[in-house]
Amino acid sequence: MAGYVSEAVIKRLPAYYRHLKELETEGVKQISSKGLGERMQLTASQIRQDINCFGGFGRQGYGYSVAGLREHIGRILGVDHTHAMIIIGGGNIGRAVALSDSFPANGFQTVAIFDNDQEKIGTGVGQLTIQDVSELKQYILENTVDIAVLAVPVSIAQELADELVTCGVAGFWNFAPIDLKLPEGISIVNVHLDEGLEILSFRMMQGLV
Amino acid sequence: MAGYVSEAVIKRLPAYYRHLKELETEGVKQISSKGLGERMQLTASQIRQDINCFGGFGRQGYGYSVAGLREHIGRILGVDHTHAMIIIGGGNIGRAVALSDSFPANGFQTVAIFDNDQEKIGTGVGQLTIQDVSELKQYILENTVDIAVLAVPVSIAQELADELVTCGVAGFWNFAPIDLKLPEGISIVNVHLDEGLEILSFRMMQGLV
DNA sequence: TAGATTGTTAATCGATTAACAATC
DNA sequence: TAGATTGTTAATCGATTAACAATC
Repeated sequence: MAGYVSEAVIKRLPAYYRHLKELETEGVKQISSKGLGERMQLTASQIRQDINCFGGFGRQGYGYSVAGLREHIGRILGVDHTHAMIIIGGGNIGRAVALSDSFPANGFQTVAIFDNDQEKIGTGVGQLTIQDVSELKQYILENTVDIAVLAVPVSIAQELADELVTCGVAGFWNFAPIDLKLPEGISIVNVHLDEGLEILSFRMMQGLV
Repeated sequence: MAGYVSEAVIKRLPAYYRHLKELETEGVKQISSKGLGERMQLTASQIRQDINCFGGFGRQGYGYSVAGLREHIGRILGVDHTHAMIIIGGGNIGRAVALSDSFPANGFQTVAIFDNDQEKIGTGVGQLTIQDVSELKQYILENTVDIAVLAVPVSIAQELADELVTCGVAGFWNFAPIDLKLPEGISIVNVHLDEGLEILSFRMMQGLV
């Protein structure tokens, strides 16, 4: 149904999904592109264009079914099923991801966490126990792993990612400040928290001028 | 020196800064827009356009001084001075931010952390002790606070941000999955980790089609 | 000088917005 | 039916890329 979808549209999809979920819990059954646009600070035109990348789901003179559209976008995003995540790195970030309950609430379930630090291996993180990274390959062979969360130092991120790719991992959520080079067909989302702070700093400077 | 700078350019600035730092540690003294473009996967033309938003810093026939350009972009980003951050929320995210050493390494220093949970108040997070959120206003009056890190539930994020704005906080790093409405002149960067995971899920689905 | 590379203007490309016939 | 609102095409806007004179 969906042909080429631009990056700009993709980046807006999660916001659509979130607002539709909110509307649903507010008990709103139907919404027009105009109404949704006012809520999301987008033009009605843009909303219709975006939604129509995936086929017509509205009704003329009526608008969109909130529940129907939410479910539809959920399927497009792939959040209608669960994803098994393994975390590499038992530091602050790795632990925070493992302990958060907002990711499992959205279907992203952490199933294992690894580190190479003997001090950390064997210690508990929520329901999980940190495993030795030497057991990583074996684990992937024996279990379903959809996404690898890279919460490791820059120095080893690329090598580790390459190794995980050879083991068949096709999705990476990367917290290391590096642009990973991965083969065609491998999906990656970079978090780059540091860059967000720098952009914030820049905006604050601009405000002062 | 800088007039209007587009969002597209702003979002690339931290990557420029990072690559220039890397080049500097590699001992590279000079680089052309072509060379930097190959490294960053951008066109030479785009790099020259971007840099020239802030005034000419290159030399014809030579290129750019790595150290000079890094310093220049650092000043533009405002990372040539330190920023005092307070964290609201002593949960997983708040603690991870407080404990990370990569933020202070870039000049973003956490100076206090607050929570409203009596269980958490008084407990230590690295060098800091979690304070009662009721002391928040007083703290801001008596100390310099550049950035507030919102690591709180969605339900209280907007109200809290409004309050912080009245106390004079002008920069927000928001981890709550909500589009905060803040007055003109207040800078905000949203992290929205959940959305990143959803985009990753989407990309992985696309790959399978 | 000749070669390299910038800064900047022009051309292209893509994304957003506007307009409107179709229709619920 | 009349009003509302979609899906879609056309117009506009902005960002990226190409081209090239200036010059180190």
